[in-house]
Amino acid sequence: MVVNKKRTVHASVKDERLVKMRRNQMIRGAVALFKQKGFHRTTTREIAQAAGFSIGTLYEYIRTKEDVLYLVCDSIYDQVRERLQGMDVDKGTLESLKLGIAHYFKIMDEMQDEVLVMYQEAKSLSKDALPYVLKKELEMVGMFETIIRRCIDNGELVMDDEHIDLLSHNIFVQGQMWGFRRWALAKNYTIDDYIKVQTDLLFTGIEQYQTQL
Amino acid sequence: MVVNKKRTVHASVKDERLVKMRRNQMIRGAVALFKQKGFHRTTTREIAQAAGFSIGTLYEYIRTKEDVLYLVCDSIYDQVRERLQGMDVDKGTLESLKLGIAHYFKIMDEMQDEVLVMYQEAKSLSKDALPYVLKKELEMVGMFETIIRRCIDNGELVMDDEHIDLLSHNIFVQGQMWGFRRWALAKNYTIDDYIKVQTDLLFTGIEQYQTQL
Amino acid sequence: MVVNKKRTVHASVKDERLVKMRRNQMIRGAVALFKQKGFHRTTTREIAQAAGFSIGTLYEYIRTKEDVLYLVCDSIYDQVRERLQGMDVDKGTLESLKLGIAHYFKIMDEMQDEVLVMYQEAKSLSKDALPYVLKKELEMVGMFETIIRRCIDNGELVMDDEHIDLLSHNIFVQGQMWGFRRWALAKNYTIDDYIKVQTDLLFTGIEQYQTQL
Amino acid sequence: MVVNKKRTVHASVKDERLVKMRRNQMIRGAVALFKQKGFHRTTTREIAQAAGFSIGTLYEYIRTKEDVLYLVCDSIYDQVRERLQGMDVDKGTLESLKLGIAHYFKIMDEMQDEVLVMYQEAKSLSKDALPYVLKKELEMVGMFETIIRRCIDNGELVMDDEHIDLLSHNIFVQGQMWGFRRWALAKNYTIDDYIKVQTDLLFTGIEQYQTQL
DNA sequence: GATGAATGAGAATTCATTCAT
DNA sequence: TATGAATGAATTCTCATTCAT
Repeated sequence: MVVNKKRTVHASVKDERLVKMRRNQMIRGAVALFKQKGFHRTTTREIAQAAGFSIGTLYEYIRTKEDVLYLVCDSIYDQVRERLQGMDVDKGTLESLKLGIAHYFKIMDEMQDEVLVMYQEAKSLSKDALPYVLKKELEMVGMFETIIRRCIDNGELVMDDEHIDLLSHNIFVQGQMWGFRRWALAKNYTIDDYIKVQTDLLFTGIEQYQTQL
Repeated sequence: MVVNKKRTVHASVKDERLVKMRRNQMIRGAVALFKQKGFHRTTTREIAQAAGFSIGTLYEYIRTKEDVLYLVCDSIYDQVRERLQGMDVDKGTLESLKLGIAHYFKIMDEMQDEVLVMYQEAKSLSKDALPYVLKKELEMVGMFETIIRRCIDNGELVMDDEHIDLLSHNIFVQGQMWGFRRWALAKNYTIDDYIKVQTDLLFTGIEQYQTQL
Repeated sequence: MVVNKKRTVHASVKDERLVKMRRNQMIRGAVALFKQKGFHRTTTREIAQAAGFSIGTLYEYIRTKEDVLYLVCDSIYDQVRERLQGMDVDKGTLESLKLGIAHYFKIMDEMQDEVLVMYQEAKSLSKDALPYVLKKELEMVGMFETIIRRCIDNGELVMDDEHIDLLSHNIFVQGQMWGFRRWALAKNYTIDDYIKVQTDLLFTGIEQYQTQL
Repeated sequence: MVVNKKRTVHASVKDERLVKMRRNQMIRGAVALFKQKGFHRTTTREIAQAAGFSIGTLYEYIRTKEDVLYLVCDSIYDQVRERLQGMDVDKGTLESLKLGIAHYFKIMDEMQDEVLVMYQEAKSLSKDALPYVLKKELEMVGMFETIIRRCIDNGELVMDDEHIDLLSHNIFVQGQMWGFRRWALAKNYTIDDYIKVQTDLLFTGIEQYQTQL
């Protein structure tokens, strides 16, 4: 899998360890604020404060406010991907696909704040930064595609490219959907319900609910 | 069906016909701008200019910038819902459900600008206005639910409430998805491809693609 | 004489009369401030305040702080040039050249604040604006050149181009010198002394002070 | 001749040799930067970097940014004065005056960067430091005065104090003028042309170009 | 002596909103 | 009703200076 070359954000501070640490503080603070008020309504001073340092220090580690957003999105994707590694991609059984979906949905549930932020604010990234983030998304979609293709290789499924591709997207979006439509879903489902029902629909298809009149 | 009581936006001008006309100009201009630069990066002056009148006049028809966003979202939902009326909700066959989905996806395709705007900017609505918009969304989800329930009433399907509800949400989200993931989907699908493949997956379910080893 | 095409500074306000008036207020205030603290140490808020309006209003009439500097320089040159029109350029006698010099030096004396500002701050203009100002300077140098050439046409002088050119520059610089070396000159000379002695040196030349040993 | 008592700039570092060395590095870097962007647009970090050490170290050798400007101006004057020492001040002939002027103009040509910086930025010195620099300027003007007076003592010239004083200033300013009006002069003159024509005008005077009609 | 991370006052600029005409 | 000039709070970003290591 081709790995996305990192888009670097300029820091005035040289100590790499320090940069990493400060940026983590920054990201943690920013996620909380972005979730609460959105990127545009959050000020750089608030970000600095939430991160626990001064506005001047903030700007030692980034160049523009948008850099914060990029770092946040980048970090979230990395976290999601990292956690997704636990998934067994190679088994090649429908069961393992189900498990993968469940695993992914759980992650989306646990990282709901982050996912929501990234989901809603990524569009504010500049034309410059957006592609990096979108590429990461495609990589994640690709993980589901890989699982599905393993099933096909294994003789468990027969499916053409278009269906594979869209199915992967659907799974990916349904994971995010648990975050961005929580306002509507959380009334009726726990995450486990959601996983169960969503998996049912995904695997069984409407026609299976057909009655023979 | 409980109809959403309209949340009114205050206008200084009395002539209702005039208010409606001016607001339509405003909405048209705003949609174009919001799509291009987002709500936050669009200024009230730009909205006024795009609408064809002065900033002073703009404020004769709204109270705050957020009112414009509300009017935009409100109007988009109304348009979508209006166009959705053509759907035959009562037939109660799987075929009519398929047609309904296709119809809805087509609308989403034709109104992609508006849908994208509403989809990305609605979150900027105040806690005050958001519920009105969300309620409209639920109404639209409800339309699919209705169609599905007709099928059940008709003996074409057997499905419990949870599955019905989530299926409706899925259909709704997949319609929006054609708008907000266009960057990834448009490379591989026309809207007709999208409708076909999406319908396949929705109706058939993964297990139908299973081979008997 | 080729006239410099005006470099325009953008104003949001449309009423041209108002723009002219507000800019004059602005220029008056800015000259005083620039003289006292220089361009860089003067803030836009101070300029607005000195002009008698708010910072927001200031920015209705300019786009950047540098625009103020340009307007100031531009205006000063225009004033100098306008006042210089009174000079009789066409007479073509050495006497009229003397009168022209005296006239110019007097103007430099009366406009000492403005001249100093323009003289010291013009270099802060962007690469974009500087040429316009420099061109105006050359126009003024050209006025002296014209006077001198009239004398030559008139048969009062014989002088080649290089000498004419540099003589014009010298006169021009000596006028400014009364402004920018006031700290050294004002101790020993009134403006009338300055005119007299400077004219002596210019017309007579060192060698005329030679004694025949 | 009364010598200017040095205004000292505080250094935390004790080793005088080191202080001198570091400050020379600093001045060299600063002159280049000031020429390019002016004093105000140059940051202390840039100065430190250009000097080859850290911002912290910079502040071991100065107290404020303005100290750098003072050191720069001071150093430039010292250099000019030192190079001017080669001039034969005592000969007391018009020829030696001419040579002195040519020598001075050549120095101004060779040190054009430095002269321009000092010329344009000296005004940014505080009320505190400015007098020291101005005094140095007067000393240099005084060198020309001395030469002229020698000529008078020698019986080569007859001239009163006012004329002597202003003539010295004129010579001094014309030297600087080669630097600050280079944009206009360099098109038509080499430094040698400039020396020749300027000397002609200075010695001969306009009236000598008079024709007998 | 040297370093460079931290600081926060200060600066330019924007823009939603008002209100007199 | 329509206009658009005026306002100033709010925002991003910079940079001289300090001080712990």
